[in-house]
Amino acid sequence: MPALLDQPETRDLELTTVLQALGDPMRLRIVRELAACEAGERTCGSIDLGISKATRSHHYRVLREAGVTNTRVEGTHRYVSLRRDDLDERFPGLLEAILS
Amino acid sequence: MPALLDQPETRDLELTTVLQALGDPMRLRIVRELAACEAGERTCGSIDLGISKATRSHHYRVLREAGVTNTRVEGTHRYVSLRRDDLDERFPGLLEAILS
DNA sequence: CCAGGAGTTCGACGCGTGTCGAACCGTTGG
DNA sequence: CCAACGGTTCGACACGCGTCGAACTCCTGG
Repeated sequence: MPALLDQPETRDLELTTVLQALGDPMRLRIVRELAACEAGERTCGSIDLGISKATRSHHYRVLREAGVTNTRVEGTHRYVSLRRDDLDERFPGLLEAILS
Repeated sequence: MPALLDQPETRDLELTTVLQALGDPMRLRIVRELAACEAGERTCGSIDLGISKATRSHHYRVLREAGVTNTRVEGTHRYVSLRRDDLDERFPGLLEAILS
């Protein structure tokens, strides 16, 4: 079952919330890794951030609840991906500007 | 004397710092007002945010120290303006994406 | 079936931040 | 010259946030 974790609707994305989510070094690193990833998605544990599991989980949650990422549950893994299209639709150019 | 308040060099602008500065409702409002302003600059007091003078001063400082704004001192007034060119040079497209 | 791995959740802790009133500083109009 | 005005600074306060270890859940390989 390709279960998806709860995330805000595209039309509900708030700019301040997104900016706040991106305004943290760890989370910005995650977003960049996701953007640079060929497959488009990665499991939580596959990005080494040098922080504890608990903290890592916290950051992934912030990103997801801000609407920046998408989380797919498969087995014991969580596959995380950028919501590129949704972000581009709601805030055109923002992601591009942040990733370059 | 067109005295300028201390602010970071363009090359020293940090993306996380800028995003953090913009990731606050009050400060986003200030930035938008500055962007919408014909003259390009406004005095601190001329934007009614419904907060105390102390808090307002705090937000202007955060914006300035993040490199988002420029502050010019003239008499008893502080004229604040967006550092559009600097931001565009350092983070092309970011301001545009946030203001639209 | 069960050990172990992937993630989450739960306190707890320390630090940062948004907020305020009050005191302060610099300039200027009268 | 001085009162008044525009802003800043200084505690103080409450709340939020990043961080951790430990306990927990859920799944899967052997």
